[in-house]
Amino acid sequence: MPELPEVETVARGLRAALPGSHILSVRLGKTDFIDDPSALKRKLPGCRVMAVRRHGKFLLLDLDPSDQNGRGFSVLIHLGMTGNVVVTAADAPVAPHTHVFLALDDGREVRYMDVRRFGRIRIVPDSSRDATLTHLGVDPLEATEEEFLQRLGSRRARIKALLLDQRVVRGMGNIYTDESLWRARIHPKRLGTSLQREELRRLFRAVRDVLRQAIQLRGSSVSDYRDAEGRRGEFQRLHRVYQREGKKCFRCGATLRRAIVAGRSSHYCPRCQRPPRVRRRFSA
DNA sequence: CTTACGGCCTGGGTGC
DNA sequence: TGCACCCAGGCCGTAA
Repeated sequence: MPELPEVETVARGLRAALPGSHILSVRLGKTDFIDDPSALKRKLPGCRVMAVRRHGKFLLLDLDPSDQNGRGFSVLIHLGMTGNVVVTAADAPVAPHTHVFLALDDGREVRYMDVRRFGRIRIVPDSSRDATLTHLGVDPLEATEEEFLQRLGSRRARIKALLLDQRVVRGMGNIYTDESLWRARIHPKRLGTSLQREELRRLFRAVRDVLRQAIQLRGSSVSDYRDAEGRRGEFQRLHRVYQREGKKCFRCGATLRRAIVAGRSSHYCPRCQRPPRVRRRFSA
């Protein structure tokens, strides 16, 4: 499940491998996750990769056409749950579930694989004006503390839902929200507006520490995630709550629990992360 | 407007 | 050996 650290790891791998290369041709397998498959085949050949960027959990390949009159554009990629992008020799064995092949002019190939095809690929003419991207919230590693406090502390939704909402903060998924909330000692069901300033500051620090450390370790390899060089991430070794239901809290020794919050499996320590008072429902 | 929730997409892993 | 079921992220429709 690629979240910000995994996508950043992929982006760094591609950034070291792709800029300057030309795309010769496009070959496609299953295409139901591609917005306009024929546009990919039509527009990519001849293009040069200018840059690779990450926006939240999105990857962007900025391309320039060889045609002098053509305008640059970007390929927007979301890895979904099981997507990955690698660069290999064109004659390397093809992994199962590989659905996009971009042949480069130097004998290499960019490949997109995605077991469940929850990922998405789309061409965007102008990434700075694309609604998908402009509607995203702040990058937690770029936001100031004040921005972060303002965005999360002013909303009445559960803090878990707010952290997962890409329009509030971009890049967090289930693993890193649970890990951050544990480190900040905040229960996932707490409402944004109920958080004290000090708690929000702890959360800001926890989010940044967790994400930075995870990027350093090239993400978490929970199932089969690999970086561009095929290496596993190592951050799963530092998970404190994620998928540790029934085990002991590293901080206080209590038994960790799992509950559905914001429709997602949420892992937390019932002692370190105090639940909010039961919410009352009024009917009259 | 804001929040909550169920359903949909897909298929590997799990448990019976 | 088979198979029903669970679950994941994003998105959408609906309801309060």
